Amino acid sequence: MANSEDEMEEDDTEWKNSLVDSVPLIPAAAAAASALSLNKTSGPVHRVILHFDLDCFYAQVEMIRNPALREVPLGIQQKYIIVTCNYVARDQGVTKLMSVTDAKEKCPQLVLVKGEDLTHYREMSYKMTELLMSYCPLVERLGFDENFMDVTKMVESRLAQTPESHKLSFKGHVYNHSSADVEARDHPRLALGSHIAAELREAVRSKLGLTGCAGIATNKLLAKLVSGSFKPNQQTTLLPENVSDIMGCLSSLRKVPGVGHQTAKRLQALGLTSVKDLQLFSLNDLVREFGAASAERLKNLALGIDDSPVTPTGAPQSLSDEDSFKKMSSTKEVSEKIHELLSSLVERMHKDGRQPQTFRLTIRRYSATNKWFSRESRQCPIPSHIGQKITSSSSEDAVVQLVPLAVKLFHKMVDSRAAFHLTLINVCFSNLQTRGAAASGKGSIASFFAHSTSPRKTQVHSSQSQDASSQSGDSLCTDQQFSAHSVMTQCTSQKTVTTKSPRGSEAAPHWFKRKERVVEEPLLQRESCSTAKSDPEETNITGTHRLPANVDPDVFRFLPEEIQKELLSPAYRNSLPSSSAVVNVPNITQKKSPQSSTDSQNVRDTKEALDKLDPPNRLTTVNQQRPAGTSDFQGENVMEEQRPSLPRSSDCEFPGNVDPKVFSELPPDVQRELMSEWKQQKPVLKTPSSRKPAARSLKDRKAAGKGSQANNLFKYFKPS
DNA sequence: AAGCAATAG
DNA sequence: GGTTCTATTGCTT
Repeated sequence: MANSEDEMEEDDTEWKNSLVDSVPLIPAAAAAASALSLNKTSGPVHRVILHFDLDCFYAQVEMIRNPALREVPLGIQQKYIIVTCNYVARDQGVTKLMSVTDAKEKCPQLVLVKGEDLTHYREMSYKMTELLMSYCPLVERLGFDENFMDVTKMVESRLAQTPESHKLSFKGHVYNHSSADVEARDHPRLALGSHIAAELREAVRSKLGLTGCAGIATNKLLAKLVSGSFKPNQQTTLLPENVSDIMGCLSSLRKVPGVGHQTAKRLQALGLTSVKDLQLFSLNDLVREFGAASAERLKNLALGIDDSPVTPTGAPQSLSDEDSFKKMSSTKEVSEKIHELLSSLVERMHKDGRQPQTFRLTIRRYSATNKWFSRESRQCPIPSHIGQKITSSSSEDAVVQLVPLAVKLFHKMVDSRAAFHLTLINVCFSNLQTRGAAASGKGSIASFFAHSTSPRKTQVHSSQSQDASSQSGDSLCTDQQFSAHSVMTQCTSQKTVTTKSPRGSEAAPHWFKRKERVVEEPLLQRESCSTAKSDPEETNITGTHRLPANVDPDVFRFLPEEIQKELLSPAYRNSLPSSSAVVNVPNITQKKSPQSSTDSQNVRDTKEALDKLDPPNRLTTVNQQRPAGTSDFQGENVMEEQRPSLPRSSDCEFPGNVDPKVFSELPPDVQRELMSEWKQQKPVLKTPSSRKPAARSLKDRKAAGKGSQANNLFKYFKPS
């Protein structure tokens, strides 16, 4: 797109003027429309949205860690609950969220792996997101195992390249069709979307060893709903003419994503139970109950209309750790537990690299009257001298200082002179700032880098096209309302640096190291995104040593050895293939092999332990174990074969306009800070705390990525 | 900015 | 339903 400037505001007016009547005069919508939907001849066009949903995610991760588990019924246990299980176990009647006791009854041979520690799941989850992002930056996470992706641009670009009379087809299932009978020519974009989905699923399988489902549709709601049509490990596409079918098939309003328990109850109070009920219900009455915004959203959802954009998630905005238990009633226990939780949280925070500005303690208390009283929390700012310790070196120091802080918060909620009964404690860091932010406040570090630069960075906003479909009078089958949200995003291959970040705390380092040079699937390319190829540096990189994703090797060379080391350390490399980051040397604490003949004993042990529950379960059924020789996916192996060299699609690179020499002369401290900052650049913003008060519509705030107030150091590196 | 409710996996 | 262990967003103060 032509607009590659930092200031988008002015441009908006122009966009507006160029719009057709049927498109709402929302700047973002305008951008969206002109970005891709203005097919001079055919007018606006639908978005193509993918939804990915990994099959029994935790179980898959454990099976990768220990392939022997693939053949046995496997359940992932958190406390006394089976949170998920593999398909072998499902065949025997085990279901999600079944109690361990029930599960064992159904399936006595069930092998259990403790899953309270989410570390491995979280890591794999981010690898998945990163991998998707390497093809197209518009990826939004939903929990650990689901991702939305807006592939409209990719589709448009493929469409432009496909010869007039090319034989189109759908990959996978097509909802309510026999697939063969569908005329792909009628829905070329969705058809192409189904091919992209298939390719991405294959990439995920080959590179990460994970299988899952995908849904292909014109908005997030529909993509999510349709993705579960054929399970596991299959995909299905929803055509616009079948929208009312899929909505109508939902067994209750509760099944509509976005309608939770409370909303369902309120709807039921209005006499609404089915999706159809809501579709036909008076909007005015709905507004009376829910207010205009929610009412409209609800009604639209019932109709299969969802104009919400795929908002790139970026790095998490908070990190928390929690533990639940049957009973805790002494201050001593509480403070010990807080210490324990903080130790691991601080560790995670340290790896993240950002500095938390606020701390929150939350508890859940047991009460006779209320059975489970919901959570209560207290939060406070984190004195910066403590925050620094987290980021810098001394984790234990930080913990020691944070514990009293947490205990103080605890006493704000609980009068320890009286009896109390807690069932959960959670510790949370939020308001995460990049270190660059702090520095920028202080003094101008910026001047060190005033290094004029070639136009290394380009910014393109590929607005997300909202459902620019509309018209087609059938309200049930098409998304007709929309308001677009322009998201700044670049989909340009080369050194693309997004200089805006809403506030300092955007993407984290290892969470997203985009540019994981993805081995280009021949087909699945940044085709859509790429313009310029042949990045000399790419070849360099491979030869060099594997560097963290967005570290430019040229710059890397100039760094002090100490910093280089840090960058190569597992914390930074995280998801990168590396020899040092020997991803799991499995912590073998294993008692015996899962399928050994003593299994039944193990099972009995488990039962006994669960009966008591409170004492830490000793029986640990199986603790992950991966025989040293067993290599499967994951880590090196998988990644090793990865991306020799190729275009980086959405990569936020190490700033190209930083002079490496200047950089190398900075104090190590400052270098670190900058590296941390750079590692954290996010492709698009999500503008969290930087919301403009009121005025803007809900949705606009989200995506409208004018991160003009970015307080990260990037702004100091703009080409002059 | 704080605290909580709702939603989600 | 909640149970687990997270995480996000929006409402209210």
